[in-house]
Amino acid sequence: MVSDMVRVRFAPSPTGYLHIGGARTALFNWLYARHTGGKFILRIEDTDAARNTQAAVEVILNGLRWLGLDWDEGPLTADPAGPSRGEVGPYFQSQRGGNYEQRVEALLSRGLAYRHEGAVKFKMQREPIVIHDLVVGEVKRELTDREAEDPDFVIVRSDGQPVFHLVNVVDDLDMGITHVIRGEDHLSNTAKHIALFHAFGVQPPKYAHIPLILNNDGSKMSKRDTGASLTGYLDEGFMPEAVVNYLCLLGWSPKDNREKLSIAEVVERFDLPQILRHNARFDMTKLQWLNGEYLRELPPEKFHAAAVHALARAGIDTNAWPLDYVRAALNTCLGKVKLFSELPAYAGFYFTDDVKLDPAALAKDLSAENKLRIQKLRDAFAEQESFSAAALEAALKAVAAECGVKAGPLVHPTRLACTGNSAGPSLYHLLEILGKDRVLVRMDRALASA
RNA sequence: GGCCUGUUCGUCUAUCGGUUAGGACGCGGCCCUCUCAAGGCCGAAAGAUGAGUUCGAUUCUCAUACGGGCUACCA
Repeated sequence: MVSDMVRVRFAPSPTGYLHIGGARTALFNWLYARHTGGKFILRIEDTDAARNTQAAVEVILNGLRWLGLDWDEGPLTADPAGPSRGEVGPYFQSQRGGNYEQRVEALLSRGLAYRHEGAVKFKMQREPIVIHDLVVGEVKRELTDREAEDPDFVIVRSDGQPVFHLVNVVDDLDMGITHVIRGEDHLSNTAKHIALFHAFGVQPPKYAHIPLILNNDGSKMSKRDTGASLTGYLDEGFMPEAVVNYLCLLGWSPKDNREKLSIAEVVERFDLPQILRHNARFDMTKLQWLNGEYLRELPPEKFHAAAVHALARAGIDTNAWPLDYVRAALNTCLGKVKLFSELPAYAGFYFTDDVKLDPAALAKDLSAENKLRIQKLRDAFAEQESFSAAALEAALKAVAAECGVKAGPLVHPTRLACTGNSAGPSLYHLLEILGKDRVLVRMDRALASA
C-alpha cells in the first residue's frame, strides 16, 4: 500500500439533468473526502454515445459547481477530449475504451470470461457473496432464481460496447478508488462488482450504500417530479447553501438538535457509519424554511445581486431605475421572502407605474365611508415635506385619530393603492421610497377607480 | 415470482435496555405588530403488528404486515 488516502468518486451518467438524489450522492462523497482529507474525483460515465451530449455534461458540472462541490480530479470542461485535472484520466469513459479492452482480454485469456453469441460474459461465482457495507452492514447476497439458472452476466455487448458493471469496476480499479459511496439502488449489483474485482486480482473498495430520496408521498422520485432536478432549485431562487444544508439532513444528523449548519461543521462531523439506513422523503416545505433562514442572513449586497437577477428573470429591469432607489426598495424586502422567485410579485410594484388593482379588493377596502378617510390621508400626505417613514406614520395616525378609527382602515387601502397587494414590505418605508409623487398618483388613481 | 433492504409524531430526525420518548418543518392558539413575514410563549401529534429474551423493551431476536431497491447485450 503506497498510501491509505481516501479516494472517492461521483460517477454520473450525463442524461441531461442532475437528480437531487445524485446531488446528494455527490455531496456525501465530497463530505467524506473533505472529512478524511482524501480526494474527490468526478468521472463522467458517457458510454451511451447516442444519449450523451456535452450539454448534458455541462448540466452536471454546473450543478456541482453551484452546490460548491469542487472536485480534486476530473474534467475541467464538458468536452470529453478536453482538459482535465488529475493523474488517472481521462475522466470520461468514452475516452477510456482501451482500458476496458485490455481488461476484457485479460479475463478472456485467463478463462474468467468467455464469448457467447458475439458478446463477452463473465463467469460469475455461484456461491453467495458477502458485502461489508459501511452503512447497511453485512449483506449476504444469494443468487436470484434467474441467476441460479445462469449466474454469468454480459460485460461486453455483441456490438462491442462494454457494459456498466465492467467499466464501472475497471475505472474504480484504475483510478484507485478506496470507497464507493453510491445510492442503495446499486446494492444488489455490488456482488457482481466484487466478483469482478476479485477476478482482476485485487481487493474491492469499501462500499457505502446510502438510502434513496423519495417523494413526499413515499413514491420514487423520477425526472418529472417537482424537486427532482437540481436545476429547478437554481431557477426557483434557492440558495445553494440551503440546498446543501437540507441534503445533509436527509439520512444524516449532527445529533445535537440543530438544523442549520455550516458546511464546515458538517465536514468536521460527517462520517459514513452514522448515515441512516432508511430512505428519506423529500420535504420541500422544510427546504423552503431553511432557505428563508439563509436568505434572511444574507448581507445586503449579496441579497441585492441575487434579487436583481431574480427580478430580471421575471422581466423586471431594475437598471431602468436609480441605483439608490433600487437599493432602498430591495432593503425593505430583505428577510421577508423565503425564495428569490417570490420577489417579482412581492416587490414588483416598486418598478412599475402601472400597479394592477383588483376591483373586488378595491371595493372592499375603499367603501364609501372609507373613501373619505383615504381622501383625507391623501391630502395629509400631500402636505408632508420630508415624506419620511416616521413622518408618514405620524401623519397617518393623526388622520386615524381625527376620523376616530384605528390605523387598519387607513393602512390597508393605502397599501392596496400603492402596491396592488394586501401584504408586502413595511407600509411607511415603502411609501417613503416610492416618494410623494408616485404615492399621490397611486392614491388618486385608486380613489378614482373605486 | 426470486434476491436484498427498511419501518420513532404528517415529514426530517434524537435516543448507545430503565426518558414525562427530545428537537425541527408543517399545523393550531396566544403575544408582538402598519400588512405579511420574522420573533416569543403554549398546544395537538410517534415507537407498524404479534411473539420471544429480560426484573425491565422504541432499543436485542424471530414472525407478520407494509414500504423501497434490484432482478437487461440501461446506467
